[in-house]
Amino acid sequence: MAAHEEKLEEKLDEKLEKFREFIRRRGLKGTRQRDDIARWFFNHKGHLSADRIYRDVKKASPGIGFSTVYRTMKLLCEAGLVHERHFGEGEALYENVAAHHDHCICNACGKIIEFENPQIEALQQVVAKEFGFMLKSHKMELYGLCKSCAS
Amino acid sequence: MAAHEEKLEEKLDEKLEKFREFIRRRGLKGTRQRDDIARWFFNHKGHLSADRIYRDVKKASPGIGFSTVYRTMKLLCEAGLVHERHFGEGEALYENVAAHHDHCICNACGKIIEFENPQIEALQQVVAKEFGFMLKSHKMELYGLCKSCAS
DNA sequence: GTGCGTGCAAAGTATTTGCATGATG
DNA sequence: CATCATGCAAATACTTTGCACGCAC
Repeated sequence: MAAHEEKLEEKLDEKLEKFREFIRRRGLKGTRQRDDIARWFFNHKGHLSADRIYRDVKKASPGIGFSTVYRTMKLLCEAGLVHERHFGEGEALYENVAAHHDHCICNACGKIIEFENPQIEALQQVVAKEFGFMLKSHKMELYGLCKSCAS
Repeated sequence: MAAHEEKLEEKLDEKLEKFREFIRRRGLKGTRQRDDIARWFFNHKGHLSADRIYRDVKKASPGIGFSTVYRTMKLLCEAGLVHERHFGEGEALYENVAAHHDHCICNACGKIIEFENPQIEALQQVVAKEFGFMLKSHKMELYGLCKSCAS
């Protein structure tokens, strides 16, 4: 097994354990479905819709229901392991929490580029301070055409 | 009539005229409903939901239907006179296009503060350039607690 | 065993669309 | 008078909820 795969594997188990701990702490119950959804999700990068998660997890775990996907994703968000995103007006997309970042979204092909910019983050704090606003989180999305679509 | 009211009135007529011109140019038809919705909307500041618009316009113009509100708001957006916003996950909010600005949204009371920051805008261009991304528009929302809710 | 979790179907939101009728250019 | 617009109801897309049954603790 290559080094980076080993690392991914570790990360997966670590996250899964965090989720299980969260469940325990809340006095909830561990179930096969919760594990299946969480494990599948932790293994996938990117911005994934409830429908995509449902269809994929269903392959390995046929009896699964849509509601369980939504309910589990909500738990994962509350556990701080997943972010729910709402780009544009469509459905919610879920994303593994990693380092904080913002998004560039291509209007033509839908491609999503992640970035972070500490200078912008610092300026956001400045803006918030101006209004006596206690900043908790933010959303920044740049819309336009990606390299391939622009040319 | 005070000077600022006169100015608002002018602005209203100017916008209404722009909308009518847009309608004409598209080969569409001017109707009482389109005028009623547009006039009501141009007279209101802030971030307004389709439902709010519907209920308020209905008072003056009883027969109006929900679909007409949605259809007209879409036209106003296409005419470049109105912006459709999607904060969080709820319904769309419509806003008169004025100078460009971004938003601070209070998680507790829902208050929306508008701001603009040229330095951030400049940095967004820098970020976009890094990815060969042709920036068309952006969305920046700061979430947290407003002055009153934080104290 | 008790209570939480599940899948299903039904309900709930927010928005869009088909259609017969009515108004506009 | 041909078209486009309207209002209504039904359809849609996404998400949540009620309920009877089953499984985890």
